[in-house]
Amino acid sequence: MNHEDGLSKRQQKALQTRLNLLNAGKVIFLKEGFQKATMTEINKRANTGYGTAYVYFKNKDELFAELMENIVEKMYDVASMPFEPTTVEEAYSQIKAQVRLFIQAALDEQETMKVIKEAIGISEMVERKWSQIRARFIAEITKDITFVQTAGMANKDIEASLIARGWYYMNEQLMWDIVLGEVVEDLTIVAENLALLYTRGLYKVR
Amino acid sequence: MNHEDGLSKRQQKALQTRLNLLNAGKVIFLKEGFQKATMTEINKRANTGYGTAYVYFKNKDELFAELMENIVEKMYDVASMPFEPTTVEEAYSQIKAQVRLFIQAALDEQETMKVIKEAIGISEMVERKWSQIRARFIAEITKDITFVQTAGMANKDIEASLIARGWYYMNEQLMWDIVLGEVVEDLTIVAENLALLYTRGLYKVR
DNA sequence: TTATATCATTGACATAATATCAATTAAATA
DNA sequence: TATTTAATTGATATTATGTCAATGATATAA
Repeated sequence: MNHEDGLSKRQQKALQTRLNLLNAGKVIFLKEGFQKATMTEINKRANTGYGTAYVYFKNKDELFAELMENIVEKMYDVASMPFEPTTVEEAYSQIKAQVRLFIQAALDEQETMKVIKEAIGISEMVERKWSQIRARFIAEITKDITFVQTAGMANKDIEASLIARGWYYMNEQLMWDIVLGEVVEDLTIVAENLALLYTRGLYKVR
Repeated sequence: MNHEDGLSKRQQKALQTRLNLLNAGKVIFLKEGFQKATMTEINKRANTGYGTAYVYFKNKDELFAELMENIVEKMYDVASMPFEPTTVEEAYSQIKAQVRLFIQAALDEQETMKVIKEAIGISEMVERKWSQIRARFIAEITKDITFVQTAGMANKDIEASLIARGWYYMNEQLMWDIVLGEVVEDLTIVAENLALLYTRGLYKVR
């Protein structure tokens, strides 16, 4: 029989079971990391039989990938921020702000990000998901570079897509270092330094 | 009884067994990748009983780590190349050459590098080994930056260690992309673009 | 209301890999 | 030749995964 929300009692229960598994997954992944977390433990915590998790998720990877969705969305938001500066100074300050935002977004979910970092190395599926984020950022940055080149603000003897890639990697890796606590510098300092190198280069003369 | 080379027949045989295992490992790792390669298969190829590999190597990671040694050495060589330019132009061309060399070193062992990339994500031990290479590069680059800053060639408002890190990551990730065939641009073009951004920055004005 | 069909859940099972270790085999020494 | 020492082995315990036939619970039809 159908209820107000269009879901039968059976469907509601199933949905709840799925949710329980996701919640349990979150706890277990955060506690154990991706590798050490087992389906047995997740099912135990969700009060479901061993086989149940496999009804809702093809495997551990898929369960985890679903838990990543929130963060993936946030990253896409950051990637698609507008960038149309009219002066070099404006470009610099916008870039600095975006670097900060990118790293801050990761820090907002620091513990989950640590597990994601681990999972990228282990799970094909997670790796693919992260690659998509990466590709999106690189595409956006390429667009931004082409824009400032067309506007005459930037050097045209540079291959936009290549530099976009390099610049993104610089940001991503620094982000991981900060998330993992391997770089302790203040976020503002990091953003400033990266933005400076990017807009102006390391050397003095042209 | 001891022989001319100071090794008993027994020791020689043991050494040969070890070598057989390493050779078999190389073949199997290249064929299967790190994850899919099994100790069973490696022992089979080496014509040794299953337990034998564990006599010589604590586990799969350690066997692989030993196979990495060659490449690790080569990378250290690249990392410790001298850098003492006297002009900005000289700095640029030296940097460009070093980027090229770094990526070329990886391409010289492309297939092994692919497996290493995979193994970094999976094995703690391999990850640690690669981190050491990374740390070494970053330390060297930091030194180089400090040198050109002291020599008055480079801007002093930049934190050497931070920029060294960012610059290294840009190089490393591009290297992986090229090794994995995800970036197909000519090596010379890549080196030029990276070196240009690094020495001069993306934007025109100061 | 009862019978039947459908869907959710279960846990035992097959599979596949790891690392260990007591037993075996081969070499060195007495 | 006998004894000790070292190298090798493969059966075994362990630990995870993913599957599936059986069971239990809910929905639908008679």
